[in-house]
Amino acid sequence: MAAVRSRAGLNTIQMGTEGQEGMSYMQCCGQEGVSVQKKLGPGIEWSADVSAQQTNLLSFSRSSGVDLPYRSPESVEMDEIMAAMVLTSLSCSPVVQSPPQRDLLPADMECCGGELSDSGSSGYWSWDHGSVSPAPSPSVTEMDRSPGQLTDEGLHMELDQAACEEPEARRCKSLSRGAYRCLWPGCGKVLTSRVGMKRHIRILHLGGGSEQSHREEDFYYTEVSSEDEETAPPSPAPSFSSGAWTSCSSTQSQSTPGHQDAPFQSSPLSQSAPSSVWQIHTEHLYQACAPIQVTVSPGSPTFCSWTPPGDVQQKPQIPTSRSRSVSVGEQWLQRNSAPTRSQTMSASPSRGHCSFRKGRGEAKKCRKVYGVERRDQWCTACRWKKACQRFPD
DNA sequence: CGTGCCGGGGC
DNA sequence: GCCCCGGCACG
Repeated sequence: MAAVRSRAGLNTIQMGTEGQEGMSYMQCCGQEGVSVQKKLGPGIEWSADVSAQQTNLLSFSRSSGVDLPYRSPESVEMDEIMAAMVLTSLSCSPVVQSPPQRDLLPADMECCGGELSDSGSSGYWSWDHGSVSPAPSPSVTEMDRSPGQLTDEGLHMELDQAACEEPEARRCKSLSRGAYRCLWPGCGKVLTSRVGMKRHIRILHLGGGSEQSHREEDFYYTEVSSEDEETAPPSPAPSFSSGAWTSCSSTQSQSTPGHQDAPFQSSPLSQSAPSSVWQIHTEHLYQACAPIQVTVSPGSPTFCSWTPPGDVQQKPQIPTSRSRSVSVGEQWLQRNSAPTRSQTMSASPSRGHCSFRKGRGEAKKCRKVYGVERRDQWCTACRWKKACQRFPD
């Protein structure tokens, strides 16, 4: 318990310092975080590095008196060697450069917070975190990521993130898809988007957005393969923004209970926040139009494979608000079309009886498809001059 | 003007 | 509930 808590606290600091993108790993196995720390990088003892650098910020979280491995001179050498290898174009040693950056906590948080809304896939992960916290306890906001207020959810997120980076934690069903790991010594941050990682490196490690260092970011991160790349695509609801946790969290957690939930429930710290986090994610799934959804840039990598009718439509999906007795074909059309639009457009939660009319969709309706002369083949809604159910926008 | 569909009404 | 239609907004 003590060891776990201490390490979790350290990790939380790391997360709070560098942004919330790590959130995407919150579902990983948290119970393995103890052994993770030394294996993170390709031969680099990141945890030791991070711990040493953050000691000043973390004195409270280390109150349990757990000894953290001090950074040996060999590891410093390793860092430098690795830096030299990876960063062939860099002249100054990042090992020297990194520690002061830890002290820039407010600035870092600010920049990371600024990334919340404009980044791509990493952005909405961050948003998830932001939307998650206030619900269980409305007073919990971004301030909680400051080192003085560590919450349990923060502990878990980072703990799980660390666990996911461990090779043997692959069996954990993480939310990660394509992931990018920061190779900067002492960092090891993993983000889900390349853009986010570049920005992370540029801002945190390269010290600002100088154009000169623009291309160098590529040297500081590596792509981390994740087996979830295969599991994510067949999501029956390829919504662009929420698809990530729609496919991974809701669908899988409900169908295979105890698989992903195990980390939360088994961990001694998971009593309050993570479970509610989980619940909220699930709840948002039941709202076809979650207002927290951030519109994802069209170019962001989405893993929504549009599946033709009757292909992978077996899992009972969330009932839409407009539930009627519709045919199977209409149902899959609703699932494939309606959620995508409503979520990416972040519709108001109280849609339905608002007087706004949706813009005319480009989808063909029963009238166009069948013609007026075959009106009996229209869906009932079209026959009644209601919103078409067979070909929703 | 054709179309989609909301709101309302009849049964 | 089902069914229809006036009327409006949109393209």
